[in-house]
Amino acid sequence: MKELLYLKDDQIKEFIEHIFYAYRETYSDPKKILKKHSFGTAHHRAIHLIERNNGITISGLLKKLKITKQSLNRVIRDLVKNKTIYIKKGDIDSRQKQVFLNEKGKKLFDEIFNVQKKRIYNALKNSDSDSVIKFKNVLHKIINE
Amino acid sequence: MKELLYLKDDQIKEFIEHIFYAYRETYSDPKKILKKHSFGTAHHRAIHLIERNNGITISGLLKKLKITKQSLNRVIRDLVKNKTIYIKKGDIDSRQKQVFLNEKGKKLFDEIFNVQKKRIYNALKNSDSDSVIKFKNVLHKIINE
DNA sequence: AAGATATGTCAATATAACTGACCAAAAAGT
DNA sequence: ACTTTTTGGTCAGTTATATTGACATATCTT
Repeated sequence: MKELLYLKDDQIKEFIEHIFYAYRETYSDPKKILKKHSFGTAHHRAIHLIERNNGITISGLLKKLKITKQSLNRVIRDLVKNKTIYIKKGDIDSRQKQVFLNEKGKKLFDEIFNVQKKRIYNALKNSDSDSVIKFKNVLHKIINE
Repeated sequence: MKELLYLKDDQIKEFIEHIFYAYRETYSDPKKILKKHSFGTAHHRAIHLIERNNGITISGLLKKLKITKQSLNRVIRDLVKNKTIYIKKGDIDSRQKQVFLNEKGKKLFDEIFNVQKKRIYNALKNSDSDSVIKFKNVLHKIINE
């Protein structure tokens, strides 16, 4: 592996460490809010994806979350019981289930998002648009191998 | 909260989602290697920090990992038993323990790191140094609230 | 009608964390 | 010297999130 001058092992190690910190901090901010509803980070991730992909199917969630259907099912059951989300039979394929936030879920999402938003916003508010774009691009490349 | 033109809610939601994916992918790469030694991600994080901070104390690890001493202790015990790390009484304060990788641990770290490095390297190899610096800075700001 | 797909469910297990209580050794403060 | 604080370890029980494996049902595709 060829070494770029500006990309030493130490730098890469730091990135690996800081990606962990960024994830941990970003997702621990809303834990108090979630606890009020007896939800955890697993529920949070599902709520986030459902908000971002209204009407997403179970298999759609499974692909994004990369967990087993048994794990997802626990979360979905909790969220339905709590009336945070509701489920509709698929329009085209009635085997499928489409998942939506209802009013309670939308409110909870907003509450969660506002706490997380603060961290991201404060990090980026003094950055120029170029930094934001470049951060976004690098993050995207890390995800897509 | 004032909206910057280039920082809409959708963009922030995407960052929150992608930070999760970046963490998940970066830390799932070495899971097969870890499993060969019956270690998990908790052990990995400890090994990573010990490599980056040779001779770090238990309380030093606790601060960085933000877990309880009971949780850390399980990990440390496993790693010592496996001869991946060793522990020395603190030079100045003999209540403290200083943690080091031994040869086996160094080899394991290298093996883990090489897998993780590929992902980060591939993400950054076609980026200019400015992108790398800006990515680093934004990541840093996210961590420091 | 047969096979594939989408989803659900039962049961057992693993991993990584938690709370709370208590203990000992060593250092620091008086 | 005595007391308090700090550092670390440990016992016990619990919770959250995930896993594997097996099996069931409804619906779509061929």
